[in-house]
Amino acid sequence: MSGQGWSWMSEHAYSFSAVEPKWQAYWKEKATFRAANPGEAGFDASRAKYYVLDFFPYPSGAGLHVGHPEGYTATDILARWERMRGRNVLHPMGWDAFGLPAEQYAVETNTHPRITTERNIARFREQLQRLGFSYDWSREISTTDPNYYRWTQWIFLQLFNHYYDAAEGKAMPIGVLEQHLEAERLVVRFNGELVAGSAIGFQQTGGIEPGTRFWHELSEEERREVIDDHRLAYLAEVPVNWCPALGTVLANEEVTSEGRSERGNHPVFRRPLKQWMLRITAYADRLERDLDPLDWPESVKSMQRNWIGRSHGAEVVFGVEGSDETIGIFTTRPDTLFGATYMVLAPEHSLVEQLTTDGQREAVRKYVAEAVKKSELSRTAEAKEKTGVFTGAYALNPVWAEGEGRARIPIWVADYVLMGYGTGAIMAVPGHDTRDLEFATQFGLPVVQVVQPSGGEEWRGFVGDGTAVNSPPAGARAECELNGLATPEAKKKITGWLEGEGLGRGRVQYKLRDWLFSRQRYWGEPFPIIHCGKCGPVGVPEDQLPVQLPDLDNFQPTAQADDARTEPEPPLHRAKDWVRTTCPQCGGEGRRELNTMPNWAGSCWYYLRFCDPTNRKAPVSKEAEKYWMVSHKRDGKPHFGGVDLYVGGAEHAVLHLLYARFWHKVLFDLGYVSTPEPFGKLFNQGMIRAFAYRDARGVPIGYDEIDFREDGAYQRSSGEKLVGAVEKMSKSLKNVINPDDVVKEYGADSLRLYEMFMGPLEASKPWNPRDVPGVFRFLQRAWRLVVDPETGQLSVKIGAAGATEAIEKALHKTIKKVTEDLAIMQFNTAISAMMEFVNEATRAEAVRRDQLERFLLLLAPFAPHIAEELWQRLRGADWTGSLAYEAWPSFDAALLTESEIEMAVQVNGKLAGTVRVPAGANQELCESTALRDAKVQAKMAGKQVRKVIVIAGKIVNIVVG
RNA sequence: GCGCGAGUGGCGGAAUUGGCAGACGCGCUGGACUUAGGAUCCAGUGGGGAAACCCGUGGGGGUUCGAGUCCCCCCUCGCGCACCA
Repeated sequence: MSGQGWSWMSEHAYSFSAVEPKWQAYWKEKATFRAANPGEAGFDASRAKYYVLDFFPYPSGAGLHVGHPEGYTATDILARWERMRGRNVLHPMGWDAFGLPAEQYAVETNTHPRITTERNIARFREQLQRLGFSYDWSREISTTDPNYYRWTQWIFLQLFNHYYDAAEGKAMPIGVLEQHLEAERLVVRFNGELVAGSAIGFQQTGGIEPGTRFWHELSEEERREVIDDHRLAYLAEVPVNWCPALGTVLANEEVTSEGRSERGNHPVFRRPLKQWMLRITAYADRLERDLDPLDWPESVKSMQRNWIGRSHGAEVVFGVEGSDETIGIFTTRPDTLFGATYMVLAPEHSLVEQLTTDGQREAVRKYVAEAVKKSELSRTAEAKEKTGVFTGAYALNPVWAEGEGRARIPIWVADYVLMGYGTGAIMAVPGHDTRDLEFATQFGLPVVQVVQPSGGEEWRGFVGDGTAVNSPPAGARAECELNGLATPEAKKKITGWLEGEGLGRGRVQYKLRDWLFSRQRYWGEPFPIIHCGKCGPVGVPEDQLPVQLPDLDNFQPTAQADDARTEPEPPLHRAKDWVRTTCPQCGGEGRRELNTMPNWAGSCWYYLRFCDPTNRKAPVSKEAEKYWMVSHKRDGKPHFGGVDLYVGGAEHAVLHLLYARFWHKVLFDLGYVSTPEPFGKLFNQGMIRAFAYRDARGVPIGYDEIDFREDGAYQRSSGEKLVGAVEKMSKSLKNVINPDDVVKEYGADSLRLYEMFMGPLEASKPWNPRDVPGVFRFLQRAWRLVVDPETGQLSVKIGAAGATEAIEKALHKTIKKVTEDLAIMQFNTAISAMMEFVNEATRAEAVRRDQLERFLLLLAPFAPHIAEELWQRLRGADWTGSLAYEAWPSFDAALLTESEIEMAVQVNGKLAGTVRVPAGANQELCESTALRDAKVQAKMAGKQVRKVIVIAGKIVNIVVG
């Protein structure tokens, strides 16, 4: 079946294949959806703005998937609707086109990724345009365009040139930090941390904390290191999954549980490598706090909170027996300090080597070597059994009085303690921590009780709040007593005591780690960084941006022997002439950074670029940013974030949205953007799934090999009955629906309508090909309402003699419903309301032209092509152009009130019948009318009325007995 | 294990602050128009029953005149996190 092929059909019937290309060409030619910027011709500053944005796609080789148009249709409907309501609408589209698939394809076929990327973009653009989305295509951007990524690099330089000032609570120029250090308002602690100079030397112990260094004591190089270590973009040695055979670093997900690469099954080594990091942890607090006012799905907010993982506790310093060393630990339960019976260091902890006694050295060395080799994934995935080894050393718990034997606890090494969280060391309280208890049980370590559960539960393994006991036990001497205190009070008391003694401090700890920002890849943004032997990493001057990605003819990573010690050589090392350059600072020899940025980089700020996509002087002009990004809620109050509505799948709930928020906050601190948040309202569309059919062996069978009969699906070749189940669409399950096919068979308007009609936008729902004709038929009926399919003239019903009041009433009801549903994004029920109207109008003998006109305006955002066509035909000589900016119809509430209403009558809570009463009927009238009803009387026959509940206009319930 | 969300006809899904469960669409049944129909139009369609009626929103309890909706317990499915001290 195809739109053109119905020979039986009248030539004047609804033909999407004629209508849709016509209007797409019209919109393009007239630039109907071009949005003017402030200062441009045609810009109307008196209109409020509406910025509605889709998660821009990665243009894959496979083309559009039916999942894409789901969100895109929703945003398009709203964009069209808001235009009709008089707002200036910013509705752009672009491409997140750097990334691995294009590069892998390049490696396999030796095609330049730029070529494949351009090809894929062209295909995507064509497919999207065929769906009639009202994007302002003049704003199209691609993250791979040097005119775009020059500003991605520019933002990176801002990160490089700023630090997070803890006192100010915001990013400040790195020069300010230098001034603070010079003036010794800040000094460097032994661990590199910066603290206020005034705090040093005033501690009750007198004297300066050992290891404290002042700016004037530092060499040139040391000073540079201190500065570099505090930039928002900095280089650090971090453990990565290094696969020498593939010549690249792998993400955790790309490593198997056996510690081998998923692709090729090569060995992967955990090793420290110098990588670019972004200091997102400095913003952890603000990223968490600012979630509250956002109009986002709670699930996404909670996932982000979870990811940031803020927890309150204390840092406590333990001594080491027979040594000057101390071990700092982080705990959320300082109230259980008396229950610490041993201590655990992460295998990577810097003190492991030093503390281990000769007798234990061999065992520890072996254990650490094993643990370090394992990937993080395999270390956490095999959580079944705890492993560890004793170092031979003992720690001293600071809460006990001097000479108290219980202060001495053994120090173990175990990989259940992670180096990446807290200090990489813990005090183990097996009495009240599940993991510690498991470990203690396994290795026969003592377990003591220090918390009494309030509900009389078993204390062993109790991790909740209770009352402190044995803290210290009777007869023992301790520096601080907690017995009898409720857990929160005990925490407070011990933390205060630790602070007073200089043995610890209250601390907020985050699970969030700094963002690993380097990739050993080709197809990404080059870093605007030059490495100089003398000056270290130096930023490329702004006027030399963009640092263009050099062309290569070989994208293959350099494969090495399976040797962990080989240095990675990203593909860019082959661009020898590009790599060698001069240091912008000293003019000496410099080498360009060989890594590229991860593909999250470009998507971190594209929403800003859409506001001003061709600006050559700045990522976005102040004016454009202020107009498009400063939002107001419906009640007029300023919105916390700029984009009015951001729609996409839930798969980016954490990373993309967190990274973009982070960049936005930095730009906010620097004064480049006006709002603290980028996206005021976020909406996640649900996943569209589809039936997948399998034969008896479980082999997936494609739709084109299936014979769909009344009683089920059968394989055509074998006649075997197949089992179907709704599953995620995937190539391997052979259940992928191609939107092109749907468009070919039913048209873009039907595809749009069907995707919106399937169910709530946020719900995951199955695609059912049999349901598509339903919405198609609706459009056909709408067509026949306007056009006589026999003659091609306007329907004879239009303007015919006959009453049209009922239609008018139905129309107002429809306007109300559609308007209200659009406001809350309930597209499915809005469509069913329009279907009801069309059904009623189809049945009517006469309908007025203005009534159909108003209906078409309602339909236009959903099915814009057919609406434009019918609008043109209906207006005839009055037609002046597209309906895209016609005013949205209004409804008269007075018309909606019925003069008489039907009310349900219940007897003992069960429906007994219905009665009709005048609209404003009072309780008495409702009651008497109900009691008089014959059916109702029959129900209550012979029984006494005990009580009558009347909700005027809704229901009467008669209680009898 | 922890967190979040969801269970309503043969199917997708509707149901204001608790107030006529099943809107709308698919499918199905019957009819009309037709050389024809996988088109269109009309009527019907939660289950049981000839009917009167009875039963029905995952299961069990509760609150209420009245519960898909509120409370408690349980089951199933989906998603996220998962040794974070």
